[in-house]
Amino acid sequence: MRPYDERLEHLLALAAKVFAEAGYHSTSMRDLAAASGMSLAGMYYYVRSKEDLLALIQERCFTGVVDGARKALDGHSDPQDRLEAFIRHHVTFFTAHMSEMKVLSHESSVLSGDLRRKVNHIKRRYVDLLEGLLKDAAPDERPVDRSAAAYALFGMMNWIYNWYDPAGEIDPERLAGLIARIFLGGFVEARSTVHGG
Amino acid sequence: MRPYDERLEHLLALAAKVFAEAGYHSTSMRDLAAASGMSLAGMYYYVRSKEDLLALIQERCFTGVVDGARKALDGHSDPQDRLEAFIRHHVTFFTAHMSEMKVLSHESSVLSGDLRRKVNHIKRRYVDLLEGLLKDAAPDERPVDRSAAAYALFGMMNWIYNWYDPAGEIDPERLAGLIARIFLGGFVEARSTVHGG
DNA sequence: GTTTGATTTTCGAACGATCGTTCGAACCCT
DNA sequence: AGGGTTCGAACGATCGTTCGAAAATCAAAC
Repeated sequence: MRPYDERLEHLLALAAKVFAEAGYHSTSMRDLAAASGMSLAGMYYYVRSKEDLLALIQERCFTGVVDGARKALDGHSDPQDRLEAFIRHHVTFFTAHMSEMKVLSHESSVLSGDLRRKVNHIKRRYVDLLEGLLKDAAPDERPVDRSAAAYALFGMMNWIYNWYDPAGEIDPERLAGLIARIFLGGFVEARSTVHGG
Repeated sequence: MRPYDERLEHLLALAAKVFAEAGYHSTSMRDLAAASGMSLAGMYYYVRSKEDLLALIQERCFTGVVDGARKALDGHSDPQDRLEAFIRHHVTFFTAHMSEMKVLSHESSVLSGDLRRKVNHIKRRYVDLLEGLLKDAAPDERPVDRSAAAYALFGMMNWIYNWYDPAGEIDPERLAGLIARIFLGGFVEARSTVHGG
């Protein structure tokens, strides 16, 4: 069953690219057929529906983010180091999987029913992961501020698809470092270490 | 011509609300007709097309943001104060006009041709305004970092529509203060004033 | 190595639904 | 009467999806 999996993978990757460029709703199944070389009806052998196609992209990508983040935290015990590792991983993953992450970020309200519930469950786990890191790195902050700060950080990182050009002047590692510096310097270090250290 | 303007205003406000809730592409002109009480054909007396309707919403909202930002900067001369005033204005304006700002942020790639060009021109002016503020507030930063930091800040602020609940625990002013603190503390103060001041 | 038959994979053609938009007649107000 | 305003009805286009048949693939039998 190897050819089947390869073709599905190819279809998902290509659909993510087209969705990222044109938007989910503006992309027709006929567009995807033309871009992938398959026929219109042929795609329905691999995918139950257009919505299912979007869900598969989001689910696989989001799972990859969560797993990657968990691995990135390994080996770091200092709360601030762990938070920085989380940020660096998210940003570099984002820039390395721009199409999928744009589809995940920008088309998050499209799914409905069980497909939506499935993706939202992964999202909750990911948000909880960050909030846990923040609780350790900024224990003196009010919970409501920590929660808002978490979303502010996600905003900085997920907005990337609106402006970042991988072929531009700033490379992913530098961007990740900049965002980490802004957030750590502005939210964490400012309160916990007044005198430096 | 008073009733005409009032009805157009009402249509735009309502369309912004429906677009914000359901998305531009998922909203049909029939949906807007049903929600506004007008007939399907009747709306075309006020608006040339669905795309024109979206452009009107974005244009008016964006113009309001730019004008408001200019006014908010008045009276502040210190670069850091000016940057903070810009942030506070953007965030409070965003939370006060959530529907329009969500439509502006989330449906920014929908327009094409002249309508797109028109909105993009306002956007450029607004981005330039922030980059100017950053140049004064963080003159020692490399331009590429300043530019990326500007987009990171816009990310923090424009992501709001994805999570902020106006009826929730954190009020707009506190959120604005938090974001200002994160950005100023992380990007500006960390380099320019080592010893505080 | 060729034939056979079952299974997997592809696709042309069409379905019903919904979309944005238009048009001409009706309506309302002065 | 006459211009500003509304709307029912319909247009052509495009959408996601389905269906049954053709094509390709593969394993076993000869």
